[in-house]
Amino acid sequence: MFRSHTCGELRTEHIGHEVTLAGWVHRRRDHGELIFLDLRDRYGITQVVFDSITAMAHKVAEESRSEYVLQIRGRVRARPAEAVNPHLGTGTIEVEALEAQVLNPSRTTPIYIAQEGGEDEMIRLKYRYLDLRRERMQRNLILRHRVIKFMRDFLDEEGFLEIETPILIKSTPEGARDYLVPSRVHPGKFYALPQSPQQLKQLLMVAGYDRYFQVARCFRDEDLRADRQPEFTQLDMEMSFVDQEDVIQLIERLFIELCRAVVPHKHVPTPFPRLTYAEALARYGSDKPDLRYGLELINLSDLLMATPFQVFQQALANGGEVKGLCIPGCGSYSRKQIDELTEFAKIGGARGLAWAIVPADGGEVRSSFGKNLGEGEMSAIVERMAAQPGDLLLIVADQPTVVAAALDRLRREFAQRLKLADPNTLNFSWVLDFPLVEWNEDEARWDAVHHPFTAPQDADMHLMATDPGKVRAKAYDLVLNGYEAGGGSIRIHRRDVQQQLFDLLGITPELAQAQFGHMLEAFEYGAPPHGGIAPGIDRIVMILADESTIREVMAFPKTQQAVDLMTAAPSPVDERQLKELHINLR
RNA sequence: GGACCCGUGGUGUAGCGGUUAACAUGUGGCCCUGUCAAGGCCAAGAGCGCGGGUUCGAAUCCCGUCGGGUCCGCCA
Repeated sequence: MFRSHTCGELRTEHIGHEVTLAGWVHRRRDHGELIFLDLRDRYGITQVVFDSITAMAHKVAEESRSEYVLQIRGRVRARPAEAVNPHLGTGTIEVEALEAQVLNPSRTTPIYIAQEGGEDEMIRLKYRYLDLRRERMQRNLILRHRVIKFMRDFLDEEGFLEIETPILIKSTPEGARDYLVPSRVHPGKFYALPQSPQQLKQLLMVAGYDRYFQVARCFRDEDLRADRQPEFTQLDMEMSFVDQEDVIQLIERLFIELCRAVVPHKHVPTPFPRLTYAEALARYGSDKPDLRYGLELINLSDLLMATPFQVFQQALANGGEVKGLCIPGCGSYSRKQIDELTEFAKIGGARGLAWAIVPADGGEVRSSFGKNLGEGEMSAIVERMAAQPGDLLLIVADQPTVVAAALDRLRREFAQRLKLADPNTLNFSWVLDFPLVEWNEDEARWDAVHHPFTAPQDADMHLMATDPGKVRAKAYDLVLNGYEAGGGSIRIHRRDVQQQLFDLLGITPELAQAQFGHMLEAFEYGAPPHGGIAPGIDRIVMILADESTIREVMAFPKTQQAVDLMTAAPSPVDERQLKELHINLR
């Protein structure tokens, strides 16, 4: 044994004990004849004192530098009252070194472990094994472990079985771009890495494993974002003989209890608020609204049906809408600031931004468009938006999707600027009644919004043939503080309904057979009604950890170009490897 | 594919047409028995991501390129 205790373990009760510690030199305070070393491991920090009387040990301390790995035998003693360190768990004691040896020296590290952050993320990722020594990353990875452990224990208690599914699976052109793995044995053929174990978990339902889950690694070859990595982890789940409400109830209990266990200082409003997809878009411009604050979109369309203002009039005439946000207390914004907001809205697709200011001193409303309005329209707008003196009104007129995108951006921007979102609230919510399909302009066809196995709502079945865009799906998203934290659905278990949907999606029987033949066949052998959900573990842990990127809760993440800076993956391979795989590079 | 931001000793920053390229921290040496971001003294360490251009003169301006980030597209 290299150690008798960890560096976070010793307390007053250990005083007088002889102990052996091993760890890294966190900091060194060299007073000449007396040297203090903070020895660190992942459990904590213990102060070790080297007196020159114990000459051999003292010499080791003298030669040691940051991040040297040391083993120290010593005696635990109380610190003098004035030398107690309240910031350390071990702060009431110290270890008087009797014997010490360097297990391994360290070069000067490119990042300083004892001091948090500040440096370019590039350097942290290149030397991730050093970055991971730091408290922040340890805290995040420990939290992640606790979250996953809680999920496993909870679902085990609920009768779920964790079943592994293959990583090498069949590629299907639906959805995200697949990562492909060439087959050596079958020239010209490829496996795909799973975007999620979707089909496999449904087949497990057919197989009678009526409560399945998996902490599943998923792969999507799409461009990265702060909350998107090419490989990520989902709590993949599926249940038989359930409806939407059963899934929702179970997940709600899971997250309420999880948060109580791992982040007890956070406030979780319950029950989780529920919004329909249509309502979420109408009120917040997003299907994943942050409900920690209001700042809702206000519809002005009906007030302006007869407006002489061309921009509004045309938008309404073309089936669009006019909506706005009332930003409290921002009436003092300058033209330059408003111009910047306009540019910001344009990123969201808006062609422009109409603004109005209700002066704080109660004077006339100033605006970019007031002179174009008809009689009484401005006062109607101010009244509808409940604008108070000192408020800024921002208005977008366009097609509903554009209005929603632009105002959603502005809503989130102002929530940040005005600090409207309480960082210690976890606002889980459900967004329900997603459309089953949406019209794809480019390809001129209907696409599945969720995936092609999602069941339509019974009440909307009659619209399948006549007005498919209006059919709602038995699909639901779990939203947390403005992030999509998970999505799921009740699946189609009847062959005839599946056929109807394939017809709608333009998937011919031949194509269906080639791509999903195994699924269709399986469903002919007694598929139970089933459904599930897949919460995104990285995103949820990110939010629980108060981080703003999922890289901070992953041990070895990739850059925006999907590169691992530490190992330099991806990398070229030997000609011989390519040859074995029957691959010629173009 | 596109927009924007960033790139200066090991690390973090300053410098924004003429500086011996500044500061902090870390690093090396010396001194120091109660520190915990220990302290004091001394020293070394970058030619400014890379390549071109403009200029008498470029870290500073321009063009390109590489790398990192945020976002749009994309993500059933």
